[in-house]
Amino acid sequence: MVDAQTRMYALADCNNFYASCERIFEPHLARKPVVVLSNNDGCIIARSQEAKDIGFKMGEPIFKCRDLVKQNNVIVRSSNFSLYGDMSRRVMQTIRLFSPDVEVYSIDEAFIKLDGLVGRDFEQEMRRMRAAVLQWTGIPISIGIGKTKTLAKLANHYAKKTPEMEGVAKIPQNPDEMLRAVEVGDIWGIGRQWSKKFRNIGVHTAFDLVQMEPAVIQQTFNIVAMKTAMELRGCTYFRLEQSPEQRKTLLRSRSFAKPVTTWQELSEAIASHATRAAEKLRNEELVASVLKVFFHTSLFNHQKPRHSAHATIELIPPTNTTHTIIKEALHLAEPMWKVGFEYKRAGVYLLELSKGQAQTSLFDSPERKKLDKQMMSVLDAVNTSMGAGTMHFAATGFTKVMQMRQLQRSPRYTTRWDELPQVRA
DNA sequence: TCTGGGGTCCTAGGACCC
DNA sequence: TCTGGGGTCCTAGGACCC
Repeated sequence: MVDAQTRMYALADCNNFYASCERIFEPHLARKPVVVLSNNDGCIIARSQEAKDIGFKMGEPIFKCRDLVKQNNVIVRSSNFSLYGDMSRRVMQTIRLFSPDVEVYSIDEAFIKLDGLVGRDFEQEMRRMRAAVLQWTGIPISIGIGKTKTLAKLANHYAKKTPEMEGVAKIPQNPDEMLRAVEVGDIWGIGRQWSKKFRNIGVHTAFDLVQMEPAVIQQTFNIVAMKTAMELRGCTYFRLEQSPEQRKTLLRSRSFAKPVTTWQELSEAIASHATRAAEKLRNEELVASVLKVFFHTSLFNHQKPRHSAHATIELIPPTNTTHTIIKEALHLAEPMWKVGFEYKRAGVYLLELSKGQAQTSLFDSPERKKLDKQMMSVLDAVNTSMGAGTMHFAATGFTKVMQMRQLQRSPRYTTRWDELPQVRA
């Protein structure tokens, strides 16, 4: 039995994950600056260490750094989530060989409870795990070890910043020195706004935060900030979540590659998002009770006329049927659409999700429901076996409005037979 | 010219009720 | 002039995460 005194968490985090994935099948990218772009090749969402050192910032629009790219021969890639998702799965599989208690926290991070390793040298075990992940997947990772998730995160940050740690750091018996080395804004749970506020009241490092009275933190910020500070003191507030809670909302949206000015294009985009959202619902065996539709013009261009529209409707009975959601979404959107605007983004948001069977309403005939269900099964089966979008509703259209601009995507090496890496003799 | 796409939780304040 | 008080529910907005 492991008591609270001896409990330990590790956080394993892939280094520059997307950039590292790009390098696996293209070793010549090693030691070169690499940046990966968001959908539509809009802004930078990942950078290799070399690109960070040059000064590329997270979230920066790529058109603003064309000069920097040219001057430094930076490799620019569109995002390739098929590849990243598959590499992530391989990394997580490897991690699970070292401990059964793993919470996959994001595509490139996992918390690990080290209960099973009590009595052994945690650091040594984690170094073994790190070596295995690197050897079997090609992805370099960093690992932090501490009594709470927040401390494990902090140790991980320290390991990344401090090359002498060689990728693994553990919170020492007396953590003061390490806490002083981490800025308040680099603590997990303390973002831009709060770190500004903390600095204004003289709190600059994790060490300073630990000195603060918890009640004062809660009063000045909120209960989450207080819990974060308590976790830094070694008190557990955030537990390992191995079986994720059922999701509460589901959003499908995207920016347009080119501005949209016609109802035809806008309606096709909304129908496509509705389709993707409904598929995801069925995939997770959920139904939605509330549907929200939105679209708006550019948030950045203040010269052109601006318009932001959104509307919500209750779905009675709750549903995950594609054509019902398309119909309701278009019904909501059409009266809001206005001629003369250049729309940049649209989306479909589903809320109040619940498990399983939709309730039957008074006006809902059982035959109709059965038919819908059968139709969705056929649709999903066809699209699963023959490729997404093989069979779709006419409302989603045949124009190219939903096509992403992805000029520099690498091949999907591990998930498409026709894109397998080739070895030439 | 060109600025991602998802999620969660908390709080304040208004509506409404008795 | 003075204009109750307390409770719940809901929503929008703001903070955070990746």
